[in-house]
Amino acid sequence: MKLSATGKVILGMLAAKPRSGYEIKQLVDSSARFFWAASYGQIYPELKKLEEAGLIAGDDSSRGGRQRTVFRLTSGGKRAAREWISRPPEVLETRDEGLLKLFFAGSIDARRAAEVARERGATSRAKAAELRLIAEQVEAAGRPEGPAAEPDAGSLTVLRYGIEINEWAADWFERAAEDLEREATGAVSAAGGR
Amino acid sequence: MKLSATGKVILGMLAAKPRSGYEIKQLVDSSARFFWAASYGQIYPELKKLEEAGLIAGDDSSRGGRQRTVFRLTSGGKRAAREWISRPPEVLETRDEGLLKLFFAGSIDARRAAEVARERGATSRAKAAELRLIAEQVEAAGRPEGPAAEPDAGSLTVLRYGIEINEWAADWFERAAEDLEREATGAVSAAGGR
DNA sequence: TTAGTCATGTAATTGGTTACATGATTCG
DNA sequence: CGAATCATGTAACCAATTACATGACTAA
Repeated sequence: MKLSATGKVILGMLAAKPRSGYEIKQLVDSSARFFWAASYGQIYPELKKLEEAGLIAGDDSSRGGRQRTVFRLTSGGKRAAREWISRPPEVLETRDEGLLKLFFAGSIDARRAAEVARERGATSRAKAAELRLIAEQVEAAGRPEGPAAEPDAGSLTVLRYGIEINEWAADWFERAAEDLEREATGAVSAAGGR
Repeated sequence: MKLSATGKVILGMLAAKPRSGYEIKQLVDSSARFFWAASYGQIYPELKKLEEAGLIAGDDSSRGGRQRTVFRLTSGGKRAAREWISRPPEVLETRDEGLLKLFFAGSIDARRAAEVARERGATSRAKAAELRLIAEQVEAAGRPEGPAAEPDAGSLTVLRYGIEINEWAADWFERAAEDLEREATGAVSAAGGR
């Protein structure tokens, strides 16, 4: 069975423990959203499909009149998850509007090129700060359980990656902006040097 | 008028000079594809829409029996392009399957976590090499025109970004893999320090 | 009591890829 | 002459967001 993008994140989320669709969405929004988004419009239909395929099973967990279904991996689902994780990664896509603007800045409005780079740097800086906040919350939530709990090792790892790569990108764009400013003001330009 | 993702890349590509749909696709595939993809199935219909909206105009440029239409920005199109580039960037999305696997590796198959990180590092390393090749081609193609030509300053800038960030990511994942290996083999683990 | 959050779901629309279909020209 | 490349386009399908719709429970 071929897993869809949303199918992959659902199987992964259920590997640690059973959860409802709502919980999956919360977890995706904190920590995974920055590299693998999913909306309710994808999650609920996909839960049904995965159940039909026998990879997950739903158990009713309504409290009072409030309906709730928690899903868990079946043995087939566990197998599918292990199978998926052992295959080499395939999807790696980016849509980066700031980079696109920088790409064209020279031909559309050369005087703004440095500004465009600076803005893109600010975007990365802000993203890093946002992820740092989330990471702190995850760390704080994990600590009370004490050692050996290791609440979300993977979650913290990818959050750190997100923080560090965004800081790196912010620095890069700031340097690029400085270069562009120097070119624009004085400087003979032309000469190949970056 | 609201520009679609493909509309943005088309306006940008035409800002430097008039081009056919086919040429736009070639240019996207070299240099822009790694952060802003576009397929024929998007490009040709979008060219029609942009023409209807008065942002671009097509001139017949068929040679012999081979049909060809080159499009250029109208004054409205130039305005739209400048307007777009001066707005703060919005879209910044990533789909990173290797990171997603690393995220879940601990709960799905802890023994493979290091391997997963190593594979993701290799992916970035390969991507960097691929972009380096393209950058060399772009540099070589630009040189004969001599100085003052500056064939694709923006293109080289974003390619360098792509190369450097992928090298950075490759290093990061390799370090992460080493940490995970150390944790897996000996080590008391638990203790928070990375 | 009302705002917030828990909880599930669908419909409309948009965005995008892949595959298909067609045909001319050019270069080895 | 055959393969590669130039060149344009459509149809089927899949992916995904947004907005909408509904309702219960909880804490201020």
